Amino acid sequence: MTSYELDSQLEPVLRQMEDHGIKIDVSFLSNLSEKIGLKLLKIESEAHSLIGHDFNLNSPSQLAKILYKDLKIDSRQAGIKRKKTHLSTGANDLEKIRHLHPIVDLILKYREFAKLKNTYLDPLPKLVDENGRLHTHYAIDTASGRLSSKSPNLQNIPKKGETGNEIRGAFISQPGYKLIVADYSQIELRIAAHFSGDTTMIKIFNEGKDIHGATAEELGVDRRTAKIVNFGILYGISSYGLAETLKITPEEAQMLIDKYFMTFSGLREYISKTIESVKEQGLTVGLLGRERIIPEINSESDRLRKFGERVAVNHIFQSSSADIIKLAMLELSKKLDKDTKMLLQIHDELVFEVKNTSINESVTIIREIMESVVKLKVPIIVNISAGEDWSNTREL
DNA sequence: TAGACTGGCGCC
DNA sequence: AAACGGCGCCAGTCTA
Repeated sequence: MTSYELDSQLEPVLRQMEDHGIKIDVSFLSNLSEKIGLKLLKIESEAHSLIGHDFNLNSPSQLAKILYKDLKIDSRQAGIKRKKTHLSTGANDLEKIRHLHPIVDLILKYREFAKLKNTYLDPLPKLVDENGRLHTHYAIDTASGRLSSKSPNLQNIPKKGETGNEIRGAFISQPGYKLIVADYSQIELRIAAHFSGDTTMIKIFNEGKDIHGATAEELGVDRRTAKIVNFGILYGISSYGLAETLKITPEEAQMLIDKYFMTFSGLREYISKTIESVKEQGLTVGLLGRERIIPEINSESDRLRKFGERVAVNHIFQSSSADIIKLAMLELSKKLDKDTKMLLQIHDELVFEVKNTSINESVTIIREIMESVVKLKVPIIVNISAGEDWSNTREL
């Protein structure tokens, strides 16, 4: 099946998911919004008195002036990024100067809660239907072949942090049903192992090991660092990007990358061959032949050309992953019974609402189809859990 | 007052 | 000038 045929056949499945919608606990979100609102007012007045005058905490330009002019924080020494109109006040940069003035932590706290209130707590309750259910709209026109979700976007519901977790917990099943969450384990790295044929990577997956832990051992770093490096590989790694994320120097980042590719030399070979072929063909293709045209790949500009190279690498993994889960969704739509509704897709995860009496049969079908819809050189593993809300599910 | 742009950030 | 891939949505700011 081509990616075009796949997308066409998936359309009616997506429309059904949109129509079902997912139930949310409206009064819980409204109550939480009030609490967070009070917290924001407190932080705001603290911030104003700390600086000595009122200002708009939501305005990056006002914050930049306060931090780097009024308070004279040395942006060069701290390694603060330049944006088009002023110096950066993004969270990653604020982390670098949080020890220099107490206002920085207040800004970070304010940002966290304001984001959750403005993007989720306040808008979502207004969007439910008469049954308390929320309906997204899936689009299928992304560069990578992934789905996107909008109005509201249900692919970026919070997960991290106490409040974030509470918001996710407001997504619930109707009485007599449970939510089933099925997510692919490290699918893009498995695809990388498959396409590259890298023997070390294949061995790690075939032995059922934790890929980030195994990478950590190979590199002699902690698991968190290894995980960031692994994601960097999928994104088309650069020493600058990795350095920025890990808060190390580009030189140190480059050493990590070199060490990584010493260990996974098959992957290094695969990536460089891919880039060579993209330079000739002007495009890359994923598992089902989904194309991405990459005009930047032969650009005179170093920056653009490097960008093209990263996109070329990333597209193979991202589009293949997108096609695998789409194939599974199509197959599942044919095999699941009326007591099991597919509600959400979040790139490598599916959320179902299943009648309590049907859970065992459905979980068996879901696992079987998701894990076997394509055959790779490494096993495809799906983790499945169930619960009455999206935050507190138990592994099955 | 509406739309475009910018910085920022939620998710994978 | 950025600064590691893919999205969508928010508030502030600028402009017509």
